[in-house]
Amino acid sequence: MVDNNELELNLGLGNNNFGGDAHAGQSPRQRCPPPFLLKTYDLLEEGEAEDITKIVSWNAEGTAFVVWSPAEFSELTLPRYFKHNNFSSFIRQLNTYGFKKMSSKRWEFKHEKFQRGCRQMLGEITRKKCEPSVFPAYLKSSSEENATSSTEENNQQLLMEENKNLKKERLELQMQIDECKALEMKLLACLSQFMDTHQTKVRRLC
Amino acid sequence: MVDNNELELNLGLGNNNFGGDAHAGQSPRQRCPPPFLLKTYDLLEEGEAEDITKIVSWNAEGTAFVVWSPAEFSELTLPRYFKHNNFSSFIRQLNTYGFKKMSSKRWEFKHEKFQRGCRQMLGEITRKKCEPSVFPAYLKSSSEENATSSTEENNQQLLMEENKNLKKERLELQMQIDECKALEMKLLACLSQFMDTHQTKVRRLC
DNA sequence: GGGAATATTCCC
DNA sequence: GGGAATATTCCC
Repeated sequence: MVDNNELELNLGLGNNNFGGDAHAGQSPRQRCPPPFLLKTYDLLEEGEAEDITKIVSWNAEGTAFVVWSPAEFSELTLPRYFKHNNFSSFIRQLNTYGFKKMSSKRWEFKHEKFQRGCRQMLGEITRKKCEPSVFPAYLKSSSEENATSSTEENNQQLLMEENKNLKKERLELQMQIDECKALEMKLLACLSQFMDTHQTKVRRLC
Repeated sequence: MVDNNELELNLGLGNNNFGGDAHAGQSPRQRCPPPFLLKTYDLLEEGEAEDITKIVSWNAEGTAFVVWSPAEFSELTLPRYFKHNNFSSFIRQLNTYGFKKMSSKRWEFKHEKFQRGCRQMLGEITRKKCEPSVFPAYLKSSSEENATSSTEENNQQLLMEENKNLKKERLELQMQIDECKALEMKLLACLSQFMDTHQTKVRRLC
C-alpha cells in the first residue's frame, strides 16, 4: 500500500533542493538540480537497462527524449518516480522548466541543457519565474534602466524602513519583557514575605 | 504499485477546487471546501466505521481531533488520503488552515469550523494568505542577465535576511512575553489563594 | 503553453 | 509555526 512512497524515497536521491538556496547571487552552475529534472533524467537512463525504451527513451542523437506510449508511461512509469500518474502534470513541469515540444506528431521534448550523458548539465536549467503581475508589461517599455533602478531604490527604502521599525519594535518588546520580569520578582518577593509574616504570626498565635 | 494513486483518485471525491474560484468577492459559505479539509474530515468519519479510532479520532465532544498514534497515522492513514506519509507535512497543512494545537501533551488539533457532524461548515475555513511582504518575490533573484550592480543586489539580499531574522526574533519575544504573562497570572492566583487560606487560618486561631 | 490555486517539502 | 521553494492540479 505504501510502496509508492517508499519507492519515491529511494529514488529521490536524498538531495533535492527545496527551500533554501544557499547560492544567493552566485553562479547557478554548481547548484543541485531540482528533483524533477533528476528524476526525469534517471528515468531515461534506467529505462535503457530496464527495457522500457518502447515506452520512453532518448531520441537517436540523445538531444531530446520521446514518450512513445503516453498511456503506459502514465500508468507505469510516472508513479514510480512522481507522486501522480497524470501525463498532463508531467507536461506542465516540462513547460515550467522550459522544455519545447519538437513535433506535433509525437511526444518529443527538448531542452538545450537536457541531453544524454550530461547529468551534470541539469544544474544549469532554471525554473521559469512567474512574472509578477504587479507591473503590467506595457509599463516596462522604454527607459528600463531608470525604471528598474528607481523601483529598486524604492524597494530598498521600504525594506530599510521596515527594518528600522522592526528594530524599534524589538526594543519595545524587550522592555516589556524586562518589566514583566521585574514584576515577577516583586510578586515572588511579596509571596515569600507574606509566607514569612504569616508563619511568624501563626506561630505567635499558637 | 499504483494502488496509492488509484485510491487517491477514488477517495478524492472528484470535486476539489483547484484553480478558478468562481466566487470572487462573494460570501464564502457556498464554496467547495479545499481537498485537504474534506479528506481530513472524511478520514475521521470513516475512521469510526473502520475502527482506526485508536490511531486518530474526534475528541469526546467532537470539537477537535486527536492523533493518538502519529507513527501508525503516518504510515497507514496518511498515504490512503494524501500523496505522502509525512506527519510534518500534515501538520504544515493544519497550520496553513489555521488549526491550533490544543495541548503539548498530545496531538490534538482544533479549528472553530472543523467539528464532528458539520461537514458543511468546512467551506467557511480559509487558507491563510501568505502576507504579500513589502518585498515581492520577483525582485529576489530574477534577471541575472541584467547584471545590475551586484553590490546593490547583495545589499538587498542582506537587508531581506536581516528583516526575516528580525521578524523571527519578534515572534520569539512575543512568545516570551506570553509566557511571562501566564506566569504572572499564576503567581497572582497563588498569592490570592494563599491570602485567603491564611486569613481563615488566622481567624480560626484567634 | 502558461496562470494561479492548493499540496508537499525543506528550512529557520 | 510559518516562509518560501518545488510539485501537482485545474482552468483558460
